[in-house]
Formats: sequence, structure tokens, C-alpha cells
Amino acid sequence: MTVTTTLFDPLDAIVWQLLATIPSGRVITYGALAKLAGYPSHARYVGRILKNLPKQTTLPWHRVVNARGELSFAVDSQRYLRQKALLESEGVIFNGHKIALRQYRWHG
DNA sequence: CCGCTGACTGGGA
DNA sequence: TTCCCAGCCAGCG
Repeated sequence: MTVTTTLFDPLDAIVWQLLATIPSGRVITYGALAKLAGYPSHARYVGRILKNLPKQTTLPWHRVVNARGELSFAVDSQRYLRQKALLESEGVIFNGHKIALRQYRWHG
């Protein structure tokens, strides 16, 4: 039987699982997520994974921000505003375009 | 195989 | 501190 056909990459599944563990009100960077998944130099790939998530996903994709504490979308674009709104609804504070970081990261 | 494009980064200026 | 940029790496002609 042929078969096989991996419907998705193993890394994708790992990232999905890690993403699911990030608490409301907290954020994590693309790079940190990649590192936790075991692929420290794949921040961009993590971005691609998020981009490929189905629209109806329940995963907290909005809790992933870039290393500068900003959202990786064109400022004021539709997607930018949506992510910002979701984060603010969880209590994340913004200072201009940047997240008023207190604690980045999950767990801690 | 080549070149270009990103939901990215670290480090030098 | 902010800006800039080479390096990064999978996907898609």
C-alpha cells in the first residue's frame, strides 16, 4: 500500500502542539517557537506554518510576534489590526506598534 | 540548478 | 535605541 503521503511535515505538528500551550495574554517569538521545536534556524518556516493554518483554526496564532516585539504584518493592514485586537482582548498592552513587553515567552 | 520571495534574526553602525 | 543588512531556508516558478 502505498501510502504514505504525509499530509503535513513533522515540524508542523510540533509547532502546532507548542502553539497550543501558549497561555492567553502571553506571546512568543517565531524564533523561540522554532527553537523549542528543535529547529533553531527556522523562524521563517514557523511563519510559513502559521500562514498555512486554516482560517477556522482554534490555535492561538496571534500570540506569535517577531523578535522586536512587533506584529509581522504591514502596520494597520487588516491582518495587523485583527492580531492586535485579539492580543489586546487578552490584556496585552501596546506601546505604539510594539508590545509593552513585560514577559515575552510562555511559561514563565 | 537558478533566482526571488517571505507572518525572521542577530549584530554592527 | 533604532536602522540596516547579510544570512537564513523552504516553496515556487
